[in-house]
Amino acid sequence: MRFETSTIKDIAKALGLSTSTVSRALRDRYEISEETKKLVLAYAEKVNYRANPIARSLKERRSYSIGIIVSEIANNFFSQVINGIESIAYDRGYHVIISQTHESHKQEKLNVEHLASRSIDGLLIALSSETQDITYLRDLYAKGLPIVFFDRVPEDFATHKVIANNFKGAFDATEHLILSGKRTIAHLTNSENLSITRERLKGYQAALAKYHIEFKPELVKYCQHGGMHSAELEQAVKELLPHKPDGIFISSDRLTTGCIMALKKTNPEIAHKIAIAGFTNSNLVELFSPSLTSVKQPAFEMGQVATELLISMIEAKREITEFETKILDTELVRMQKTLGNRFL
Amino acid sequence: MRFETSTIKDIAKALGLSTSTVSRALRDRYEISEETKKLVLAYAEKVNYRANPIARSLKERRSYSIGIIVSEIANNFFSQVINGIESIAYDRGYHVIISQTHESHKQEKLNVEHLASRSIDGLLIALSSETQDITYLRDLYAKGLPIVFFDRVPEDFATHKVIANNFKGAFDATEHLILSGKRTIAHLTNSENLSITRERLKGYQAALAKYHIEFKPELVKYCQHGGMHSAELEQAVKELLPHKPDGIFISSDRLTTGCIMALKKTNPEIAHKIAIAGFTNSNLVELFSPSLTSVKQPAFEMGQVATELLISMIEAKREITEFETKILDTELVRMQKTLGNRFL
DNA sequence: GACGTTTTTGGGAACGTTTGCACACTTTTT
DNA sequence: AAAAAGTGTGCAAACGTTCCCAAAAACGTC
Repeated sequence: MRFETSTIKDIAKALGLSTSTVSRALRDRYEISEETKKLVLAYAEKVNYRANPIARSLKERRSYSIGIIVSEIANNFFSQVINGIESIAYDRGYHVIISQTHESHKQEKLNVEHLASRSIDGLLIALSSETQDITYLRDLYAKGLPIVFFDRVPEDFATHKVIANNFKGAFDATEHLILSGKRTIAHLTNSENLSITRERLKGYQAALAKYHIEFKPELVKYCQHGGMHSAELEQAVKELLPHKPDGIFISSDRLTTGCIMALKKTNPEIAHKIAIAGFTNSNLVELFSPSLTSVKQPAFEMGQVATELLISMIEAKREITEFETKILDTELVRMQKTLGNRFL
Repeated sequence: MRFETSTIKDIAKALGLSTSTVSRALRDRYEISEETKKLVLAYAEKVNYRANPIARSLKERRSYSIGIIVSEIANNFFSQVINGIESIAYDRGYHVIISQTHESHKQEKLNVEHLASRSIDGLLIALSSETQDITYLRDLYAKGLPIVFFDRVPEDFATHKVIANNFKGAFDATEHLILSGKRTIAHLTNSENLSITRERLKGYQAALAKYHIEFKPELVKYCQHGGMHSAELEQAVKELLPHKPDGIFISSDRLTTGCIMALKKTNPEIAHKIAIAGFTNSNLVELFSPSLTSVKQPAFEMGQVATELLISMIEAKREITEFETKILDTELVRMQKTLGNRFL
């Protein structure tokens, strides 16, 4: 039970033209007379003709689709990035295929290769927290698949990248904690594999240094799975608390919410006594208790910029040799002291 | 700059066979001798042959892709449904294309027609809150496009549907409010167009009736745009408060969080005095202040069931005449009184 | 050894497009 | 008047598959 639509052949037959003429008329080529064009267009409209994108893809050897790899769509940051991607992609005639890694390297590789075999024209990817080996991406890239990285980017990969100003975001958040009187500031962060982890750590350290606070490695906890498992978070919190932090700077969306959750679950009595500042794009932060100061990334814009770069690569006629790394500014949203946040 | 891969033709030439033989060998047809099969398979493996899905789609007139239409992926309920969908789809060899309506009917129609022209094999859809006219879906369905509705379903459309037990979910939530002593229970809900709105209203009314509480229409507020605009929500809250509700039952994910937000923003002094019970699949409810009782839908499972039904339609050899409406149970998660929720 | 049967293989059309090339016709140029 | 240039159209190949139909090869059977 497949549904049939009219094809170029049908139109040609009905109008007594050749398929080439019809094809050209539909694509508004200069060779075709205005008269014929009108005729074809009118008839196509009448029978509600839709070009078969599959046939077109086969012929043109491109699919007008771009692949997206993120760890999770149920993540405020990534879903906002995706919205940004779509806003550009659809305008430019591309559709998007989204895949989730759930922070697993294996899944990431599987998904990318699946997408590649589905003949996507290009790939937008934020690496999973497990990922260390990206030779499979290099191979695809070498074979000609355009790739743009965003958010979690590899170091030595000559292509376009779009990231937030992670250093500054981390610096601002840490400084904010310091300025509100905190002195023992812990740092809960993602896997060390990730670029964002390294950059944000540096920002954290720089803020400490500026205020002459000693950096203590034992106050930094890494979560290899990016907080995908609550046990991982609870363990990290448990290891952190003996050092009696009065503030925590947290380095990613999922970790931030996960950490507050863990704190509330395992140590409700002190959950409100520790000031928290963290990266998150949740639009519900205002509801959270304990409340927190958040670093918001320009997620939507990041998606847009990445997509524009990718499409420029896809549609480039000549080899590209100059690559950009766009850095977008984050925004610090300070905690509001409302009824629910009296540090009771 | 397109990247070339080896094709069936290349293999045939290299091995001195015909393309048909190679094709059959790869698909493990009975006609081909074991010997030849081994030869072909080995060589295919060696050159890392990947069948071109576009060519295959063109020939077989199907794309092995299914379309998904939701209002927003940045919505806990929908992103969980999508995870459920993917878990089944990928296993069965389909990939998914996700589109968002942002609760706009126009966008919905546009997206569906775009997907249809992209030759998806089937469609999974939750209607937008604006949608009233679904003749465009009937047309596509009549032309042979398999469609399965989930969550927000039309009434008279003979196809498979998957929904939550909305009546019971609403009943339970309302009863919970009543049992905790509330008597003036408002109901904030979605557009009247939606099936979920009607079903949940009935559950709300039934709970009131059971406890002999009069149903007052002025305590029910509809949000035409499903809470996509904060102004809409603030207006609804503003109209509700003069009736001095001591409890509110809220009928959807976005509205629930939006309403608490609006309440906190416009009337922080009473935000903690009103008990709230609402549909939401947020996994962050435990962090919310004021806290709330939530009705959780089996979102992941809903996605799985819907996908199984859809694939069964796609792969059916004969016309289907019997359609099911699967109803999945919701779960009531009672508010916990923790430090942050002392109704201060 | 001639003839069926079965097994294995190949030829080629088809799916719906796009596009290089050739052709026919008109118009302009010399 | 012939040649050149311009205009509009059609033919046919190609993209990478699948699959119908025939052909060839291998094997029995009488």
